[in-house]
Amino acid sequence: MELDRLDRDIIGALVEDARATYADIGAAIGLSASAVKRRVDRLRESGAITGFSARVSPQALGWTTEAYVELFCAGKTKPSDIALAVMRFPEVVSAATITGEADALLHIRATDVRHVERVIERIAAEAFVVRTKSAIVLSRLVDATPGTAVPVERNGSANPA
Amino acid sequence: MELDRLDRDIIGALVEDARATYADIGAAIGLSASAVKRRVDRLRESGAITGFSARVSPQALGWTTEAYVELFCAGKTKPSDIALAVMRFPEVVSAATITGEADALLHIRATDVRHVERVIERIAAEAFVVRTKSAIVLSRLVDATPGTAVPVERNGSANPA
DNA sequence: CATGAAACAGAGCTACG
DNA sequence: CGTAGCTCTGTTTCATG
Repeated sequence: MELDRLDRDIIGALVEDARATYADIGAAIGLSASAVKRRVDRLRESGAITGFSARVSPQALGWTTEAYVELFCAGKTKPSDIALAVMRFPEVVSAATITGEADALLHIRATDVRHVERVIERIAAEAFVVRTKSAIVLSRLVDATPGTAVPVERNGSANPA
Repeated sequence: MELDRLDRDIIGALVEDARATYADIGAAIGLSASAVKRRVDRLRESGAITGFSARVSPQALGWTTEAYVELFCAGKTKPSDIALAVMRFPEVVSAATITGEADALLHIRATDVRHVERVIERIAAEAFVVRTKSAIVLSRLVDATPGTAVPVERNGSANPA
């Protein structure tokens, strides 16, 4: 799909404020409200915009600690096996298979260090996991994420407060 | 600040769809539209909700490749030095200082592997960087991020298409 | 083919009870 | 917190370059 400058400007405006009115966005980029709506509808159908979301503060919700965990897995573990296993933990906010020594890298959000430890313990207990190597986040320097990831009760098990 | 179940349900609804109407959210959790608006206003003032943002597909915008880069820095490099340096790269979507051998971990989004390489080269050229260790993402397994991070033209230098 | 203007319906917002 | 009222926005239709 083809995106021109106006489409990019509209996306930029909506990333900044998803509740901005079509009229305001139009005024900012030089387009009428209906034209903006048409383009937004098109951007949604094409998959460029997948939805709209609230930006929440993990700290305010009690998720004050984060960690990155490298996973070293058994011989021929399938990525889908890893996915299925880590998906069950709401604390796993992001996971990906990577190049290098480790097989996968997980990003974990938890209420405190004890909580991180418990989650890692349970993940390490998975059959295919040979060993883990974790790094606790000391301070966040950059977070370009529009809506910072926060654990969600996918199986009704996560709630700090 | 104190958050009850209704507040959490409202946040959950807004993370799923930031453009949901107050009436719809109210109907889902058993509250009137005005009551929902009052709570949302309160959640914004308290800082639990920091804003609303469009969820965009990095792929659709041309950001098809991602990598994690560990930074090993000189003796007494300050976290703020690292922050200032990596902030200048729109491709650095997230950065944090961490425990362990490495000093910091960066999450990079780029258009292709060549692009990743160029960014790492430029970061490695920073005075305080001793060496880097990077891992290209092979496949993303989990992404709980409501609005997936996408490089933004913070200094007018980033645009894949 | 996309845009802008107009018209209707529906949501946001602000009292007040 | 819910209800009622006014205002503004979302949405569709239509005509135009």
